[in-house]
Amino acid sequence: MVKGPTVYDVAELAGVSIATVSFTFRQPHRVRQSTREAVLAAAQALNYLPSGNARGLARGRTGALGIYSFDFYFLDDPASAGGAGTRAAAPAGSDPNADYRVFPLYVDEVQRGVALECWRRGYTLMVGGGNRTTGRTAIADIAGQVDGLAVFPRTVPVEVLSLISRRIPVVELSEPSHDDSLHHVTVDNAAGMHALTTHLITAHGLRDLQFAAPRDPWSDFQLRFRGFQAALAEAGLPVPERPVTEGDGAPQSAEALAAALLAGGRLPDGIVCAHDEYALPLIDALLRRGVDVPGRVAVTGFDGIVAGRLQRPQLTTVRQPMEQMGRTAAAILIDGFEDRTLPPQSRQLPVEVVLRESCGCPPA
Amino acid sequence: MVKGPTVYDVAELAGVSIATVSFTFRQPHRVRQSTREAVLAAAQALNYLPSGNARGLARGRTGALGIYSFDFYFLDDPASAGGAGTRAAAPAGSDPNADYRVFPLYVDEVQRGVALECWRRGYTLMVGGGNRTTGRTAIADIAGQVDGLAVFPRTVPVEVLSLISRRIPVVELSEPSHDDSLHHVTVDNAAGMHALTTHLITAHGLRDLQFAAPRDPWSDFQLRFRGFQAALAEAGLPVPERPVTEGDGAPQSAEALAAALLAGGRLPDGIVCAHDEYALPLIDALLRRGVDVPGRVAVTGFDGIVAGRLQRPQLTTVRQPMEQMGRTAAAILIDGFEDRTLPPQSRQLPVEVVLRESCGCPPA
DNA sequence: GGATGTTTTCTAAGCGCATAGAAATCTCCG
DNA sequence: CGGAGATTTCTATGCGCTTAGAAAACATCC
Repeated sequence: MVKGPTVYDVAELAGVSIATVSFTFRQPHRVRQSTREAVLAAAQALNYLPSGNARGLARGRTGALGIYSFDFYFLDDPASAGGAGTRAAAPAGSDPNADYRVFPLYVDEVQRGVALECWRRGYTLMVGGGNRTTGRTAIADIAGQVDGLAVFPRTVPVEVLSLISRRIPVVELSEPSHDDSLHHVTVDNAAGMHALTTHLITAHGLRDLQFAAPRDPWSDFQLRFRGFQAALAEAGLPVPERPVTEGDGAPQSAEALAAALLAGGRLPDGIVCAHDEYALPLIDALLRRGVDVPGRVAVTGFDGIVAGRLQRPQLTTVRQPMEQMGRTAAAILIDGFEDRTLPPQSRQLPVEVVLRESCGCPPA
Repeated sequence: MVKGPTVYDVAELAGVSIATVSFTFRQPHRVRQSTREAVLAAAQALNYLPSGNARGLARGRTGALGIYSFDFYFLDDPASAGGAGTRAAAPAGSDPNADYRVFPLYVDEVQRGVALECWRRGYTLMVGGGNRTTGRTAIADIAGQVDGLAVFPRTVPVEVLSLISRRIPVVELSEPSHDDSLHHVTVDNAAGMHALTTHLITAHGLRDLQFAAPRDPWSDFQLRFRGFQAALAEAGLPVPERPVTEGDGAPQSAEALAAALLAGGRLPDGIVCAHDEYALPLIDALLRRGVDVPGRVAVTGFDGIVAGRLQRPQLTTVRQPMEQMGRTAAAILIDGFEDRTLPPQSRQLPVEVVLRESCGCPPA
């Protein structure tokens, strides 16, 4: 566990040069059978393990892709940090689905897609994320060790990304192309939300709809809002000028929104949420206040995360092809790395409306 | 995207030596403010991005942990491979929960724990898995690039692991210690299965129980079987000598098992499965044949994967603290790397019986 | 001003492997 | 047996960065 043997050691023991040792592993056909065996025997005897870093440095490639995620600070639970302790049992009466509210989320499923494609093509995947605690932005560390990088939007400043993209291909996940040097994989946010909204209007006869979203003007959310507006306009219904928000619009603020809507006596027929992570706690909050969902008010989401199926009522949503997005991203990166002349790709994938209970449809 | 600038370029532009450039990034306090700014400006101007490989090589550490998973061959779906295509819509009438049968599974949740702990401690995570298609065993590639390695049992020959463990700490997940040089993180398989079996006997009055497991004598499964046997023995009930199996015991063979049990007219009161992944398709198979679960026969699992909650009836199981296992593994690796004198750790975590519908308990 | 102590910067030597291109060895035939 | 050609092995260098230890620059004080 200290400092392993190197090619030099193996070469010496086998009585050959280091080049021959290297060839034995990289281009076996160029080495005579007998010497190959000798080298392998020596390697075996010494417990030789090649250094990936040295190889990567010498060859100019690493065989790994990277993915950079959000800062998980909101998931950090010092109590369950690795080490001796065991996580304390959940407090009695706590939501038994609580676990699934934090995993797997949207990013996890996309990441899985990337992992699968990496696996198919013989690459490994390096995972990292922002960390406001340690203060380190691992992005550069990762970028320096991979042949391609997938990033979720708004996790890394654009300048940094375009800097990195001069060295290795970079694909941005779920953000429309900014006409820059990055690759993009997106979904049809507007069309999906349009279809969902139209369903609420035509199938359930809802007239008074509101769109709930974080204040944060994430462009994906904006596009969804546009789709929402368009559907209302087409149906000749009044079109809200902006989403309703309370607090910062983070999932935790769904509670505040529910309270505000009830207090203001302006509860609509339906609340179309910018994403599932907001819809789920909102439903909780409404139910807790005695508001029937979907009886009194329908609530819908966007993304199609697992927790939406565990919710009661089950969440009506628009499902993104998350795994496929990840696979596509990885494929673009690998192709882009292997053929440096490829221009920036921008691929948009279709979404699918998933009708479940929370809009008034029958259970699945 | 071709070949980026190096420390040499930055040094030249800033009018200093490469050492100063390096210091500017690694030990800023050792560089005069003015020169530091000059270097940073030069780096900025050149779009300098440090090479992780070179750094890893020079420093003898990479700041990354690795995790090696199973071969995902059974998940490979050429149709959805990255690239132009989009996955075809699921065939009509297919199980709407099918997606959740493959993700997230046990390994995914453990891996997430590792990722979280890595994130906490400022490490990145490198993910890889066997791949019988490309034939490459990526294990050595990964091992050469990380400071510590977590592996799932039976994914890598023990010799290889102990070889690797001479260089970097290695922790084996969910396998009892073999008294070797590896670290281990396990759970109390026997106790968990014992508790579950006892529940079936005392709470539901079941007398005729069978244990269904893959033929593959994975030691975790064996320990669970022992717990099962012990519980029966203590209750004075007949103790099966071996698990029942049909085919190879893979999840797909649950169908065959159901058929065989029915054909043989030897359907027990309860079928205790070695893990959830087997219990779920078994329940499907039984229901499809008109057997009431849990009315006619109770079925239980082990692991506590997400799909068990989506199953109808919901699956009674023994939940492993998967995230915690991952965090613990990562913590061991990091500690072990930072202090090479630490002896092999072996940590066992408790499990929890989760009573749901498939054993006859009321829904959650 | 010069001696002494501190900072700051530089020189030089790796880290472990890959791979051109040269050198050595082997094969095959006339 | 000699030599052309093919095969195998070696020499030499570079990949980009870190970091001792030396050198230089600066600060302080008598």
